[in-house]
Amino acid sequence: MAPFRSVEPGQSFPALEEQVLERWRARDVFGESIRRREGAPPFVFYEGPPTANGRPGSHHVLSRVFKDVFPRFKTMRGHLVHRKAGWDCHGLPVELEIERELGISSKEDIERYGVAEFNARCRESVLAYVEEWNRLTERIGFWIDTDDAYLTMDDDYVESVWWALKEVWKRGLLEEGRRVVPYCPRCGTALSSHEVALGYRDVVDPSVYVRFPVRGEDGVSFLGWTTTPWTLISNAALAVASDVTYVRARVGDETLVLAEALVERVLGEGVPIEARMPGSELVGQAYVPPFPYIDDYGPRGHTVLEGDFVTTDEGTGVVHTAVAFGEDDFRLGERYGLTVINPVREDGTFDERGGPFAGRFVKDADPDIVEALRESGRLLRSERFEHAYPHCWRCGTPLLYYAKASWYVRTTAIRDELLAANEEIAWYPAHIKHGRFGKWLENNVDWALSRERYWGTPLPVWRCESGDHEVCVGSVAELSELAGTDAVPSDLHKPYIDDVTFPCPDCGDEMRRVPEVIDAWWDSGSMPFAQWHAPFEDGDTFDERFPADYICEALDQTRGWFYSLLAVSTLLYGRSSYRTVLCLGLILDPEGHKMSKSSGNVVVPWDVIERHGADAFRWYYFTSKQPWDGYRFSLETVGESVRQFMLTLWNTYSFLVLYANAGEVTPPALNEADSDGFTDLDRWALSRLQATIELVIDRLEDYDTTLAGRALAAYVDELSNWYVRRSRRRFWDGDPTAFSVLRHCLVELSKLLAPLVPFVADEIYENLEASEPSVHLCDFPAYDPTHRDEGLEAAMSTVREAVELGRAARAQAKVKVRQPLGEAIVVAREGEQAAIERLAPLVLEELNVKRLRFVTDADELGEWELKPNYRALGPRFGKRMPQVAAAVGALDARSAAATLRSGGSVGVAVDGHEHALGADDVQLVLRPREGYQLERAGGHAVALDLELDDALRREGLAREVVHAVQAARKGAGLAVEDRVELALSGDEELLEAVRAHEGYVTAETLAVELAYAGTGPGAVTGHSAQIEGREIAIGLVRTSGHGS
RNA sequence: GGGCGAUUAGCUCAGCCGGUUAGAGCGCUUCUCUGAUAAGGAAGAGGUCCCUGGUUCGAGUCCAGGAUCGCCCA
Repeated sequence: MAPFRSVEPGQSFPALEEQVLERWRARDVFGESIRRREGAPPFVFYEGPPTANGRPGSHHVLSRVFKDVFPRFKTMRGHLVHRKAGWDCHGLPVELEIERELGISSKEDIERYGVAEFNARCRESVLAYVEEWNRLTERIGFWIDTDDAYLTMDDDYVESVWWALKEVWKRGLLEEGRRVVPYCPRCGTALSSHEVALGYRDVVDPSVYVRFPVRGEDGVSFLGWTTTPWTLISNAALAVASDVTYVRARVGDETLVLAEALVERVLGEGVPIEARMPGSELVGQAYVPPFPYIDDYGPRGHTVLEGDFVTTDEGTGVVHTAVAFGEDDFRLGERYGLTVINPVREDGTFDERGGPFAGRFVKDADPDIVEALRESGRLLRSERFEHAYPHCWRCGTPLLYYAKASWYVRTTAIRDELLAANEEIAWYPAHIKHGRFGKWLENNVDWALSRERYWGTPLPVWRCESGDHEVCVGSVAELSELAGTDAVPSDLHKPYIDDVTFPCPDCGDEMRRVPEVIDAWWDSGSMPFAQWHAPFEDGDTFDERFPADYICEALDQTRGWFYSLLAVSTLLYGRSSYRTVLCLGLILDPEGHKMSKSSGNVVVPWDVIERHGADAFRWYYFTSKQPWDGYRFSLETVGESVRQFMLTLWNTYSFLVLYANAGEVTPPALNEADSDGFTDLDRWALSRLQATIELVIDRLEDYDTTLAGRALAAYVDELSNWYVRRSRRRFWDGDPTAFSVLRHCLVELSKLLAPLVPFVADEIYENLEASEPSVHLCDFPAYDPTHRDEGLEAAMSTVREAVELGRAARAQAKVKVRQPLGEAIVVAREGEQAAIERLAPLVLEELNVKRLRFVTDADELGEWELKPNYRALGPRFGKRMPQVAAAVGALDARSAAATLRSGGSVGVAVDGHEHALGADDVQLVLRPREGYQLERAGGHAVALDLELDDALRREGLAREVVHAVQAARKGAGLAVEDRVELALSGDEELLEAVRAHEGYVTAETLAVELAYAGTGPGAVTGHSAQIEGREIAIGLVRTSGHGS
């Protein structure tokens, strides 16, 4: 009976993976992998929730496979790794999708449509693609519990978020404030700074230089500059820097006041300067604003003020200030008591205070405003200015900066704690910690928390009508207490929650909830506790699983989830909620551009999976490069990883199964195998396995799949192209030890590979071992130094080098490997010679030579040259290196080489002092003599004796015949184990060669009979071949019996 | 304008603490091996290691300045 299920050499990996998935389902392998670790030390993973209102793309596959690989590894290493899925449900993107579906585009439309119905549609849509996400998640082998996913829109989740907000509120860190915020006039809501960060685009705006005539001084104007002409309607003051030097510059018949440093850039060269003065002297002067529509800014309105933000980097050094539309402007206004007047409506159009521009969208009004300035003579110059300007990250509308009332979490109050918490986080790559993320934390601004929208966690703040009292509600129970149990709706979202009112405990007036919902980033940042509905239930679970040992998302989450997680947990617990974070790069197309739907360059993950399979997809992401550098990605690049790695692995495995089945060899477990029967090659394969285990564990513990994967690929290559290649004879002969070793190596390899390529690893394990229901229930291999033999590894490496040189020499001489040669002459040091002698049979077979002859003195092949070993001598001699190099070059190479080879040292004179150099201080390089067929690498060389006698020639011909017969067997479609009757006829010299090596020929070709009679009757096939111009005819008949 | 990262063969990427002759894979040309392989092997073509300075006996590697690309911030 065949010991193993037979293996298809041309197996389709995608099809195989489907079968493996089926097996995992049937055996509930994922569930079992967790159950088996009950009570084991936990390794905590947090899932950053995606939003499932769109189809998953290749970049999602990237983060999901990296989320998968380390939990799998840690599970096999003995940890309990719970993996709870989650979905981010709230937020503007969801609302926008519904607006699109409904064909509406404003808040009024939504109100008209009905908030209850609108939110109901959001609730549905947010899970519209969950099914596809789950299907993809399973298909790529991302093990995560999707059945028990947390949803940020669940009432339990919302309640936990409320609890967190109340904690913050109790500390006085949640408050309403009026600040200038980035505001999207289309979406009708303010954006947080991390949302703003998502939407910068290069745009061309007008750049205008405007005269602000000084009151009471004809012909003299302050020269201001702005790229937002529409804010000139609201000009309230000018700001200057008190310590900057300003000038009165004469231009034509007028005088302009601006910073001296900018005169040349703005007005050109050679402009006459009438006077110089510090900015402080300008403060207090009154001027005429560009437009007359608004003039009640208070006593300091339309005068020059001192502003610490004024620089001479750009513009004129005289800064136009519109109190409502810029952060600096607003602060200046607060300082000098300017009235805040905002003539722009929430939809971005001027109200009636905008004069002739009333009703127009501010950005659209820019050209006409510039024109009006030109007509009134206020415009000095108008240019176009290209710069990055923030746009709404979802709808693309240019953002406006408004002074607005908005709710803030005062994260600036805990900046130092944030920085301290960051110190405890291990970042991959490391530079993010003090670079991108650390700098972001240092420049922390308060978190603009509220959104004047509909679909989100309602901000749980109730206020009485006077606005004098407010209460933040931290739980459903608290709300019931305040408003009565019946009053609490079954759905905590708008609009229902807004119906909940209660009398103010302080003044008795009715309290109503403020209208806002909160930033969805706060939701996701709350997942460490909210996913368990902590602290209301499952507080123990939370305690056990906080903080996370590992999280992983793409780089764009630096200011997203990475920040919101850190901020929320630092506010609540004073520490980070994650210990290690892996930060992935972006997916680019082959040209290095970001993949996006609009560019049409996206690679759909399903295409990759159908063509190459999930393992190949994973392998590509894990090993092709450091994952944070970004990927230049295409279907083809994944295909390469299949060819190079997956196929080599599969072929090695299929080789084992093929010959084990053919020979009906059931390989004994390694520890039951006869270890005395191990060959050096066996010991080498086992030693290299241990080396690989050691390295892979080290790398994966350091979150490095790249080097772990590359080490595994190197081992697979060694196993296939050296161990198996050099051991084929033993497999054909059914040597159980060889089978045992190879099986052991493949089984251990399957465990090492399991976290990375879980499908193929499981398939190999299932067929070769199967003592567990899945490889994923095994322990990760432990490093076992008793199977390590580093001396043997070094020797083998020397041997492989010698073989390479010999092969190169053959190729140079154009002598086929099939033709045996008498002798290979090897130049080697003593240690190398010992290594090669120990493993001589490998070299003899691989090079197809009869003998090895070693020469240490290379005289007959070439001559030695001595070169200094800079690495060794550099630190010793420093500046004197050139002299040392010269002295080494001047040595008599031959005698020095002999001395060094025998362990002695040679002396060189430098600066009149004698210095002894040992063997490690110089390199011996062989310079080949003309006319020898010699390949060398450093001090190593192999030459071949090309002389052929009749015996060698006959043997070469016999091998040619075998080769021809094998081709004929293959051509006839025979299985490798089929026995044949063989008939040969043709050229007499060929037949002579066969007769001389009859045993060899019949053994190689599995011929039970050999006749020299041509193609007899009943021959399965008749082939003929040409060997060195001679004809041979080959007849084959498959015999019944063995192998059928 | 500031921060972070990148720049090495036609393509995708290695290159540790600085060591003198910069590598691999893919692709290309030629040859070869095969009783597992879609594979393997050999040779060849293909490089101003982005540029300019500096430090050093010695720089792809370290430092400074610049260029280009990407991301982020303003």
